[in-house]
Amino acid sequence: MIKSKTLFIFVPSTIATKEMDEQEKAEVNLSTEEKFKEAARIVFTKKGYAATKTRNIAEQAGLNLALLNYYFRSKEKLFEIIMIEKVQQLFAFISPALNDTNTSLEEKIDWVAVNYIEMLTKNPDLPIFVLSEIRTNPERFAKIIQLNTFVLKSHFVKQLAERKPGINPVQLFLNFLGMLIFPFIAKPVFHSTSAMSDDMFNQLLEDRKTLVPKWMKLMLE
Amino acid sequence: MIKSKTLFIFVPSTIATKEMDEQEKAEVNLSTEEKFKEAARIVFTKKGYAATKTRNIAEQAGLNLALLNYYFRSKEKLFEIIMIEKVQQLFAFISPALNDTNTSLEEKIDWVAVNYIEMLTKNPDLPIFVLSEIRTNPERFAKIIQLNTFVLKSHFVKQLAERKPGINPVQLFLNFLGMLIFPFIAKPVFHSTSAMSDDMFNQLLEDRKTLVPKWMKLMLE
DNA sequence: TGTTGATTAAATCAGATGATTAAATAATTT
DNA sequence: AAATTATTTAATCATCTGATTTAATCAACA
Repeated sequence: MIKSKTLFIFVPSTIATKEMDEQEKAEVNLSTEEKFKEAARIVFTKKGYAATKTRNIAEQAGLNLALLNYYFRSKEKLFEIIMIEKVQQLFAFISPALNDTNTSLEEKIDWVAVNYIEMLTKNPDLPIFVLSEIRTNPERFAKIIQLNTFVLKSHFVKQLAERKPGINPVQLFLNFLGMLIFPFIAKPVFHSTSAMSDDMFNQLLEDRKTLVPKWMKLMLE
Repeated sequence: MIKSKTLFIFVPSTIATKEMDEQEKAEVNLSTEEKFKEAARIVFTKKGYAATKTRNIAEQAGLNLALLNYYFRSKEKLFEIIMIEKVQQLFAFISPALNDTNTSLEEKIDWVAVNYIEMLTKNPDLPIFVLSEIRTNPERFAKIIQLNTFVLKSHFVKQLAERKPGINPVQLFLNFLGMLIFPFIAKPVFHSTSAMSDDMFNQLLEDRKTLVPKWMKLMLE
């Protein structure tokens, strides 16, 4: 009954699924590993690493706690899998666009504003989750985030430097990211006070898709 | 030996301190309660509520765990004391300036930019700590943050609405706060990759004291 | 059909953690 | 001096939590 520990790592990721009613929920079709990961995404993102209990994840997955360790060996390992995904999602998402040498500064700004806001609208907890986990445990992420050097040296930043030689391009880059990301970080504040409804907030974001590019272009004049 | 539980609440906050060498560290002069609170500020802010152990706080305070519960009854209660302080610090700090009916929009912007950046430079973990604790546990803070309604209905926001009638003033308010706060939230990302030195970051912030007002005024034209 | 792997349920473990208590001592107050 | 309060040390509790194990069941499948 006892298996070599390394075996855990090679548990197959997919299970042959029988034909099923289209009616049945998509989740049912997920492999067990994927069910755990999906549950982990939800719980980790909502509560953060320290406040998340492995039992929470098992419940959320509708599966058994023993099986979680059978697949992932530890809470820590499962977390790292999710965290790498999330860091990628937050930073790598815009990286190709920012490094496209065939688009102008303005085109990059337009595209990123619209698409980043849309992505974040679907994943509103993503920024604060990633950023607060990095703060809590900066050492762990030194490895994961070489991306940033990449983003900071992107074609986009070079274009900013050319356009406004008198100003540190990182300043403008921070403004751009900040105007896109900050609303999602501040959201819980307004929301917890019911000072702003969901509808109002979504309208705000929708407007931002065109407003942020306008403001950025003002700063480039 | 057993005391009524309510007694804990009324433990005196100050202890008569004898004359001491000026040489002696300031901390030595602090009352025990204040030592615990100072330790709690440090540890909670750095690691967040869930990852903080009461033993960490006692160590940091150089005092013993039993005494922590003697003074504060529970981790939860101590946390709430610190959290209220921090929320105040983050939001109430700028509230008087934003509600001053004798200053122009531009004057408010200039003052807040400089002073908020200076305050945050001294408390760089403050924004992400407060915002991520609110996200983790929004219910708890519904009571604490009536401030926001206050800030959202500030004189500053009214002035924004007058100046740019075509645009939701919350948009501009978000930009303002975002440009001031976001660098502190993004800091760990750049920093953990050593993509940016402390000196570079501080210079960036120093420049921002004058740059942010310039950008804000562009958006108001 | 029998074998194998996937999954569950349940119990258990060890260590962490928030909290409490008791007894002794130091410091302050009255 | 006596009484009260503050603080320490140390032990102890109950619970939580990540992890492991065992035995039984279920599904696939050859």
